[in-house]
Amino acid sequence: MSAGPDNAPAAREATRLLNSDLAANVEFLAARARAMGSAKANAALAEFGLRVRTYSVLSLACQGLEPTQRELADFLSLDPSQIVPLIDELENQKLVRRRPDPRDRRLKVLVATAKGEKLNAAAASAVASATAEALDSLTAEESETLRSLLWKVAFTKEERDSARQILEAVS
Amino acid sequence: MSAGPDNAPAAREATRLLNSDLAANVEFLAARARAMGSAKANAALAEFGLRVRTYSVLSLACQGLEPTQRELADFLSLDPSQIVPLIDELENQKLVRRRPDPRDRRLKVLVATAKGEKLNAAAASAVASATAEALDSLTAEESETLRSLLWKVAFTKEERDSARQILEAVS
DNA sequence: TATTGTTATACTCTATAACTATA
DNA sequence: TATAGTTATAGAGTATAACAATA
Repeated sequence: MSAGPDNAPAAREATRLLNSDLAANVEFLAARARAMGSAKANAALAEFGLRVRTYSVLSLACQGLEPTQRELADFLSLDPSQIVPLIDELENQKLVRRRPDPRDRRLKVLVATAKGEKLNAAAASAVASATAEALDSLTAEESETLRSLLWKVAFTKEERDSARQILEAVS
Repeated sequence: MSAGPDNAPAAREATRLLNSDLAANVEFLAARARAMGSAKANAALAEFGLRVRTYSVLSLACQGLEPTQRELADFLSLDPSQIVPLIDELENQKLVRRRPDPRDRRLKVLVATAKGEKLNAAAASAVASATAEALDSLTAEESETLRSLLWKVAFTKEERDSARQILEAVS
């Protein structure tokens, strides 16, 4: 508690707050890391007229999986009502198309147009660069460790098992 | 591509989207992990009348560091104008107090009240439980690894070095 | 002239409820 | 009756610009 009067200039060096309980909090660190990362990603996507949200939807539309809007909502942890304007935006730009499912006329599956596929490829490359930049404090091995740990946190065991089974069934 | 018509029931198992490029994206995983974590944290904080944002400010006020509003903004990656209503909210509940700095009358440092200290201790415990729950797919060692990797990503090398120097100067 | 805290404003994100059309 | 997509709405988060007081 010997915080002498001398070390309190105008800015006071906000970094001294790094020595706080909060700075040791995993959730705080994750929030801050994500804020930095998504700012970089959004900046990289701006030149393509995309944001993280719309890019995520476009990317999923470009996998040949033909997801329904409900699936997109579940997977992106969004409410179904939030998906609607995101798809509207992409559809207005002719990047994706809602295709009614004749077997269940309630369903609309999302498919990418050729234009959408092309833009997605370019955007994916820009996102990869932005991610690499955001992780430049980490070695390649550390980045991979981070990815696998986040994978475990982001999905329940049931979800991970289910995804693995689906993958095995396809191959 | 042998996605037979049989495996497409109503819900279509959104987990099949886990086999997508997006699901391998670190930023997407971080966003999803954080969404799950902050939902849990906000739920845990609700009984104390706090949210992640206000808890973060209260927590920093309870460290005896007497941060200025500008420091809080820098550290929490918020605009100074966003800090104002957060402190207003805490001050209205008598949890913190803005104290003018007589040496520079532009500055207002944030100090916690006794009531604030007490609430913070209880809230910190609830947040720790919520975090443990969010990370329950990880071993203790993995959690610690995740924390140290996020630490490196969340702060620049300069910030980490600066914080270390300040810590050493105090001891 | 620069900085701190503040007000104002707008846009995005998040969450909820209710409606429609299909099943 | 249950589900998919949609509309509407409100609150929280994010970002910017401009202002008064002070340095």
